[in-house]
Amino acid sequence: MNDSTLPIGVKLRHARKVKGLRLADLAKQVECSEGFLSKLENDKVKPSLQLLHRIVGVLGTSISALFIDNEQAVVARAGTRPVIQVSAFRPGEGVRLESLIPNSDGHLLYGAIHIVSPGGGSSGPITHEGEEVGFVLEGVLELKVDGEVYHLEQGDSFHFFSHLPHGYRNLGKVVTRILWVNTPPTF
Amino acid sequence: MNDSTLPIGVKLRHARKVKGLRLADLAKQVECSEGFLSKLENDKVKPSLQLLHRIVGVLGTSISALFIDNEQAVVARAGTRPVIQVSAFRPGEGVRLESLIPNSDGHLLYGAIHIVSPGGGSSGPITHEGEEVGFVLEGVLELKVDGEVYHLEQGDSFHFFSHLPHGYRNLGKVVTRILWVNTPPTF
DNA sequence: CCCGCAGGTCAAGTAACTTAACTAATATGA
DNA sequence: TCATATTAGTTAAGTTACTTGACCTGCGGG
Repeated sequence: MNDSTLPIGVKLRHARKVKGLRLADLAKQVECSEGFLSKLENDKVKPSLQLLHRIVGVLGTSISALFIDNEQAVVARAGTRPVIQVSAFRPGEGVRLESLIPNSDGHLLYGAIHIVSPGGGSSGPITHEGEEVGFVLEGVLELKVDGEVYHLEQGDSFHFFSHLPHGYRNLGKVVTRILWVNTPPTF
Repeated sequence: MNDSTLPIGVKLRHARKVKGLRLADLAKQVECSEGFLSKLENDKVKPSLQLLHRIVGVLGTSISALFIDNEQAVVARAGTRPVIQVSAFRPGEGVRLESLIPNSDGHLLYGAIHIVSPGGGSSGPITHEGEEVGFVLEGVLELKVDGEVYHLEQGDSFHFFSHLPHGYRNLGKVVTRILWVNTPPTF
């Protein structure tokens, strides 16, 4: 559909948002100025390789990941979707994300398959703007929304507003896969 | 499934966000101060009925909607979800919808499982605002988006902007089930 | 009549980003 | 060799959008 890669600023911003960092936080951690990061994320400036390396280090991504062509295909085949180790940038244990929508820039939707190993789950309850819907593809899931605990099995689905504190864990003995869609991706 | 209704501030904020308004915009339209709206959305203040009435008017909702307990079921169990015969409102043959989100009022998301019998599919290409993501739970699917034809199998996913003309058919010999989420359901 | 409170306004405060103006270090070229 | 240009940043002021606190105003009760 679209043959060009995204500007790296967009990817960097996305990576930062996923980590829940503000520009000021990131600036402090990578030891550079907030203003520079802002310009970087808006592609008004090119960083040195050294600085970029520190940034991607803190963000848990890699320089090469910033340059791969994550083109906007309509269809993503099973097995060929990019898998993200979540523990790298969200402190949940044993969760991988298989992204259905390559990048979330300019999108209203974000979709991914959460692959949760036994005992794994999201870390502390998170709350943000938006809305979520999900479907358990396989395995079992303990979902906690607004203090209430739900036990889901294969084929069950859920839906809630993201401002309710929520989190999940896999209490089963096998991997759980959840198809999870939320909006908006702009945190 | 929680017994209390959300604070009305939260609902008001949600309604405003859905309309894409800033506090300042809303304040102007309902002719009150921005600060008051902020406090209102943070439940630090109680509005008069007159003012509230103007607000919900602009937001396209109603006062009663702010008070009904619209905590919908967070979880829908496999097999217990309402199934809709699509031919009733979309002239596709042999498609049923199993709705994941009970009603679409006030939601940004709509989600359903499309159950397509062999030979069935959507009728002529449709186009509207929004964005869609889907995942083939079982069976095969011929998806046409913007003139391009894709053949999907179990586990494949797709994603596109709804303004591109799109349609689908089940060319296989068994039922196809697709988990389909789109936004926004209204507009 | 004065009290006190519900229902606001207004303007200052704040959070998070953006931008303009400047600088230091390196590179280029006459 | 020096003027100058470019690169890779910094600092602080500006902007946007929301929040907060101080104040105001009309109205019912004692």
